Amino acid sequence: MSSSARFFGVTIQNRRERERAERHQLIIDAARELAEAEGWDAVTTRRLAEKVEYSQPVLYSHFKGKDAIVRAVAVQGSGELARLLRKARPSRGESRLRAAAEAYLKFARERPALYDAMFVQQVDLPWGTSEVPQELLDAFGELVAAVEPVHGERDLDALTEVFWSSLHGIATLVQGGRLRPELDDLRLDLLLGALSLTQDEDRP
Amino acid sequence: MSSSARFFGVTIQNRRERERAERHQLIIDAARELAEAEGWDAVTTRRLAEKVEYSQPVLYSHFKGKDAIVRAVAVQGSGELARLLRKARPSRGESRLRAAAEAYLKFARERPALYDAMFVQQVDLPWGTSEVPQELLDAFGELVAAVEPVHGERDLDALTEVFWSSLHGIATLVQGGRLRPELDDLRLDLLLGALSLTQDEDRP
DNA sequence: GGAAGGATCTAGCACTGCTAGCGACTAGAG
DNA sequence: CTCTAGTCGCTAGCAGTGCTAGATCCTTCC
Repeated sequence: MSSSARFFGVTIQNRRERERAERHQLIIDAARELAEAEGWDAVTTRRLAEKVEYSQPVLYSHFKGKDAIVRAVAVQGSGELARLLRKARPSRGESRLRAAAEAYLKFARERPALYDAMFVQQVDLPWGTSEVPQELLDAFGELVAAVEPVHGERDLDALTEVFWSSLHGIATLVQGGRLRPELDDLRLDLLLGALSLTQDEDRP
Repeated sequence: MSSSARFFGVTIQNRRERERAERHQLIIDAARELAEAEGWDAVTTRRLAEKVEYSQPVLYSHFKGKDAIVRAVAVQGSGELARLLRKARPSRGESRLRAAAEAYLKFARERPALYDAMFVQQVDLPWGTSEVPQELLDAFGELVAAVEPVHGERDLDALTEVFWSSLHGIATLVQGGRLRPELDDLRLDLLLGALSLTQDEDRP
């Protein structure tokens, strides 16, 4: 009976934890949806609490603060970006670099709020020193793989950082309406051409 | 005498307007200083009012709202960037493209708050359709001039946008601690090499 | 059934951007 | 020199923000 009590106790505790985990995810999803629908300015703790049908303090039993919620959305978004990049296989005649670039820019264009949380907002994800979320490493790894075929004698990591920076710059400046939309295609052509065709330095 | 009254009237009015203009500039300077010292989060209307030694409503007699103040700072910052780019002449053996890139990144690194107001914050400067501030046009013009010597057969405007996007991406990702500092030099070398050496497409 | 414990909510704090309305000071007319 | 207009800046306040202390209810166990 004590074992039975313990058994039920454990299983009830499991249910509790499961429900907690579900609510945790519910909050993240609600924040993402709200941000995608109305922008991050509309994501206030009150509106978020209302959307998940709990009071605000419940949010703080799951996350340390609003920043932590945004960070959780960002991590999840990174996973999605990594997934999109992984399945972005080049169609025939297209380079892998181009396929990756187009997938990246498409993501930034179609999910601006998500992209914002990941790379623009000052929500410092651990990134450098501490524990970098695996999702982010995956996403960067996909970019490395896309650059690898064209890097030639050039440093792969550095060139990937250049590639990523250029894509990020284009994504954010386009988002801010700072670049001419009619140059979108040409701009990408020039970038890809510049990055891929340069490794013939050791010519006589 | 009526002419004398009018004369004094005008000159007093002039003094008033001059003092108003000075206070206008005082507010902009205070906002910039506060942002550079403690970041834009620290720039609240109350702290700003305290710094200029007026009450908050005075700010609103000069600017439509806080956004307008940030915008004014951004415009002034653009003028400064344009000035820096203009006088960034290449030392011997250095390309003009490199000189511009280094000046741009130096500005972003040393004046992060100013750079933020100009290109990161969502403070939508008119930019596309409406009246773009001359300062911004000047800054972009300097970039065009730096790209011009290397554009070859490629579209100058589009290539300049690529150049700018890459610099902007590097600037913001470095600022966020997302890129490896030890690759700083190599990264810039790769970018400049990629952008300048590619115009030998018409080879046999 | 009653006590212990945890989960959730109400109410509130200190702050934000922004504004209505009062009060003082200035400028001009008689 | 006095009195009136009008401008100018201030005090005080509103609605909203992120976040939290304390009360309250509800479950769980003996």
